[in-house]
Amino acid sequence: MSGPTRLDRSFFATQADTLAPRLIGCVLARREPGGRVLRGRIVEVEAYLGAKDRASHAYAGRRTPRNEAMYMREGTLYVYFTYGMHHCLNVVCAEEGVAQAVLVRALEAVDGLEVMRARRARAGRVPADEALCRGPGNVCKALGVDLAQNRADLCDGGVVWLEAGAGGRLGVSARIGVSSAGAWARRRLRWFERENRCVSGTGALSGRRRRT
DNA sequence: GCACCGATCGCCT
DNA sequence: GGCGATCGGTGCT
Repeated sequence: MSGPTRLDRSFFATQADTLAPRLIGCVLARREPGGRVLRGRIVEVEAYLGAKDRASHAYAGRRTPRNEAMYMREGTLYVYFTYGMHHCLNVVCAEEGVAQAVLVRALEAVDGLEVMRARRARAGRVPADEALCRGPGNVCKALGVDLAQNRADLCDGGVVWLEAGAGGRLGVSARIGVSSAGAWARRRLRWFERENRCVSGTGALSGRRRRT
């Protein structure tokens, strides 16, 4: 049988709020320096709509070395460092010159759990499997993704890529941690797989709490 | 130059 | 449920 289908450039050539729900159920793969491949099913994402989106790093056309990846062609990886200690991983979409991206907030670990457990262990305590990649900072930590992978190509590169997959029932909500973004803070630009225990804390709650 | 604050996390109460 | 840790990016003085 054939291997997993790698998502190609055309998959990413669309608006962030269209791409985001389509990414639920797809698999994020990361090849380690040693050759081993780690995999996780995407279960939670957020769309960032660029220049018009007050919560986006590219709001009002901001363009700096830090967010340059957002302006690169669709299918580029955008990794940034925040809160002095966390990395966050985004999939750039739309088209070159248009700064839109989807933040990957949580994964359901599929391959390489031992490596993820080792990376996430703290003071001898290892998180439960469903918490290995729960939260954007933890996704990067578990996969060993940092600024070295910023601007990598997901379509042609061999380090990080995406594979096709199907998601379960979707939940939608406002994005997390963007309360100061005015009206944009209230827009429902976060998608997650309902009743999946790997969805991040706040998300799992609002997801379970939200009816229908 | 410098002050402010963030697309967070985990521990503490 | 609340808050401290911790530091680079950004924008203003």
